[in-house]
Amino acid sequence: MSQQASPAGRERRTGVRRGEIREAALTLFSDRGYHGTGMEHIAAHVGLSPSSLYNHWKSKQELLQDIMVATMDDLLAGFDAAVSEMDSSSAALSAAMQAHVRYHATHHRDARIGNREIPSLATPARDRVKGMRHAYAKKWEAMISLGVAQGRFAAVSPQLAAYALLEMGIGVSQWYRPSGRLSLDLVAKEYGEMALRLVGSDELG
Amino acid sequence: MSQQASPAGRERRTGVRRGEIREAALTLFSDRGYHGTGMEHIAAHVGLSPSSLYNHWKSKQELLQDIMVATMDDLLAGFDAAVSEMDSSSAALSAAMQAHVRYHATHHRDARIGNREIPSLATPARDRVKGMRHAYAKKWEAMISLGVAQGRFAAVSPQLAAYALLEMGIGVSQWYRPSGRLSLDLVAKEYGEMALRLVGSDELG
DNA sequence: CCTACCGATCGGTAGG
DNA sequence: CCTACCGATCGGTAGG
Repeated sequence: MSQQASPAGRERRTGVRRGEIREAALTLFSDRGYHGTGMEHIAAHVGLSPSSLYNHWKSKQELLQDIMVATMDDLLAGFDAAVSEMDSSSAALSAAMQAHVRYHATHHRDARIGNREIPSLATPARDRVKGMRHAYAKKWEAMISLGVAQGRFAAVSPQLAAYALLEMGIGVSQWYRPSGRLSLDLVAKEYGEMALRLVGSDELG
Repeated sequence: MSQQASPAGRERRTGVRRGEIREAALTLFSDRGYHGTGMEHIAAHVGLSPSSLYNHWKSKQELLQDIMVATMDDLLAGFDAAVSEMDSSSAALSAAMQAHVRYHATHHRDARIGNREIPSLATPARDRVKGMRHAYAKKWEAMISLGVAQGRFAAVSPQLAAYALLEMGIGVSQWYRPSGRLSLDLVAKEYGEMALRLVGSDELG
């Protein structure tokens, strides 16, 4: 039994280390930028020598790609989960905005990296992430277009409204902190209402 | 006469070079980030050797500070110019939004740098720029608070509305290009209307 | 997981 | 404005 548990234990420890390194990269890339962060900084953050990082991650670039792809995966999945089973355009838009804001409030490091480091990605990962961002924006645009087509929204340009809503939610990652004066519930609710007003929804809140 | 014109001519040439170097830094810092840009890149962009840059700028950091302070100066002055002589909260908000959007559409390099490179600033410049950004946000918040106090806006939280409006306008710098499908006039007008709807203004457009 | 080390590149200076 | 060069730091590898 202990012979079988040993490799599993070693693998689990390696997985933990891999996660710890990723966590440190998340904090440091967010604070100092990808090019402003050295593998030495990350190593010091987790108490390893720089060269040991390469036992867990292939390169600094791989860390960045893992972070940025996972961020877009989460946002895309979060959108689909939020709007499913919503039976009106207003309910869907409000739910999507609240999910968008909640993600950016609770993952501000991921979001900062995602929004700043696209040029730091090597190809083909850069094109992949740009494609995912485009797909995310298109989901919003289609949702708003539907509301306009149904006569529920007054928005003149679904594309500009989508850009505006996405960007204002992203901004939450720059100032929201759990220790702050405003609760996440309140911020999400308020942004949901601002979103409905921005598109001229006939159903507010 | 030529003896007097000579130093003036030399000074003017130096001023031109200084501007050319700043222009190259604007493009490169925006595209690759401050830490991702080397003095060699900037030098190659203007056809000089890296060491020659130091005849025109004290350091790479001085270039960054000049760009970021000038950006905030322009935004603060643009706000004051836009809202002066506006006789209603709605007119003021619309004018401020249009000025904000126009700046971000026409100065996308400056805006990208301004929004990404705050951690790259050395103290005390970082605190100075952060102070200017705070002052800019406070101007918006005060403007919205006034509209709420007058019963012209429905906004529940002037602070959140200000953050949301600032951020959605900043986003324009990430996609707007003069060669694109949408004219600047149309984009500015549309964002002005979205701003009025977002705060629940009783006077739209 | 470490020590030792690689070549490349960094921002900036000396000196002319 | 250039050549030549500084010490520091970079991401990553060899070898154990």
